[in-house]
Amino acid sequence: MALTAGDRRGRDGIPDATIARLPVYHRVLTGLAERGVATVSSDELAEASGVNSAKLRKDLSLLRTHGTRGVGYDVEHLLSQIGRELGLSQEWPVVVVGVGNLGRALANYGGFASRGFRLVGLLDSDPVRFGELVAGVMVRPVTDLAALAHAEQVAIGVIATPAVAAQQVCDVLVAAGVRSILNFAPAVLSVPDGVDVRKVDLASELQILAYHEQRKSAAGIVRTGVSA
Amino acid sequence: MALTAGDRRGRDGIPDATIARLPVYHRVLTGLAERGVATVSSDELAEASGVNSAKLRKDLSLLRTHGTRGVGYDVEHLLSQIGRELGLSQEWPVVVVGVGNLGRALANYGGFASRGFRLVGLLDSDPVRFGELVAGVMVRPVTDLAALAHAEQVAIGVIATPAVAAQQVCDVLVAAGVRSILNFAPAVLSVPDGVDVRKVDLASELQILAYHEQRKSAAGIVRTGVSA
DNA sequence: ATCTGTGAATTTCTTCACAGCA
DNA sequence: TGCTGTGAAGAAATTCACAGAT
Repeated sequence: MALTAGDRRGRDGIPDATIARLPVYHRVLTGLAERGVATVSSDELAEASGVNSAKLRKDLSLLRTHGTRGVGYDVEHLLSQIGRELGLSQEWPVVVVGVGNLGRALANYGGFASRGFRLVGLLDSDPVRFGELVAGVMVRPVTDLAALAHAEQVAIGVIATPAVAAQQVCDVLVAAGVRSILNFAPAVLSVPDGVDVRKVDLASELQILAYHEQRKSAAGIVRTGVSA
Repeated sequence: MALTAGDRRGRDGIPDATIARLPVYHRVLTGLAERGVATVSSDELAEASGVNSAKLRKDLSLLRTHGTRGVGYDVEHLLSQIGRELGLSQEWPVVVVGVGNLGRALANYGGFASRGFRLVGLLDSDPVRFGELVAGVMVRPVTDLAALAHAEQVAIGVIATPAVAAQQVCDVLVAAGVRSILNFAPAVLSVPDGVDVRKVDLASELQILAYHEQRKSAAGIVRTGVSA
């Protein structure tokens, strides 16, 4: 889990665990396509994605994909199927709230503009930053958030503010109709039903690593690692 | 998950899913302690942590904690038990490789220094950055990485480089004895057994949100959201 | 009366293992 | 023969529901 758990009905049947892996497959396939690879077997793709090949095949079968027995999967075709499933065929307007180092890093993140996401707003509460251009987008006062979110039909809001501001920003986003939120602030957000929140939490990740590190040191034991 | 799956033996029995939630409990409890709250019930703590209370109780019982029936848990005691379990009682030397906006954001991240983690190195491949002070730490050439990791007994390496450099940096970290890696680069890392990798992947998170967003738009349906 | 601790039921996810198509 | 697709088995995680402590 980056780490979001919650209840999630069967939808049309694609499990969360599978959805969470699709972006990885998509990225690996993109790399293969760029290198001109035409077909790939489940073993190869699974290896490159760091998963078990039976799991990969099961994941793909849930997308009603079809490989060719004895051959493998068509890279381009698989790419477009996964892309469509993930909703990458349309463009999602995104706002980033909080233009500190993290907000800047996110705004400048290449994969952002590249695939399906368009940064339509950068907001901050510090007047010093108003008007500044970051990744070609002008920083606006966070008080413009509601209007902007409505005007641009923002689908996804990214919270990169300090923890204390996070819930408040979240509330404004939700009130403005944003139903998908990516939260980088170390705070638990509460939202109404129908709103999805995913969190990215540096401190948690470090602490989880520290736990395992401690176990490793504890008894000079050789153990099996986790690969991501 | 954030998102790391892999095989993980029972250790002394604490499941991964539980470990991944401990940092959240720890953070919430820290907030309660600061506000002078002495005891907390499983319902309250679960609510504030965004989890089901039975799950919380089960998680805590795995730590051999003990609450008082009819009352709840002692906040301070629970904090120290979770902290100890997570290995926060000792200090973990951390290096960050890649001093772009993301690396800076990580270096300046408050929770870094505050709880159990000490930034002992910032490395980059761009000579322009050498010598620069970030969060009080001088940026050094990435070629110093191996020596530094050895000298400082680095436990955790954070990769905040572009994707193309990630595997190479990872290899150096591993060769230098680092067995816990937090990877922010959009790349699948391969590591030997005994090395833990956790990944934080912005593009994946956005794509997962896009998937759900698409489902929501598809059929104007009211559904249950995910809370983090 | 309240709230913990936990067996048992349930659901979700993973892995195995192999039938069957190319 | 090589590799996919999947039923069935297995493992892990979640949730229920309630006995029992305070």
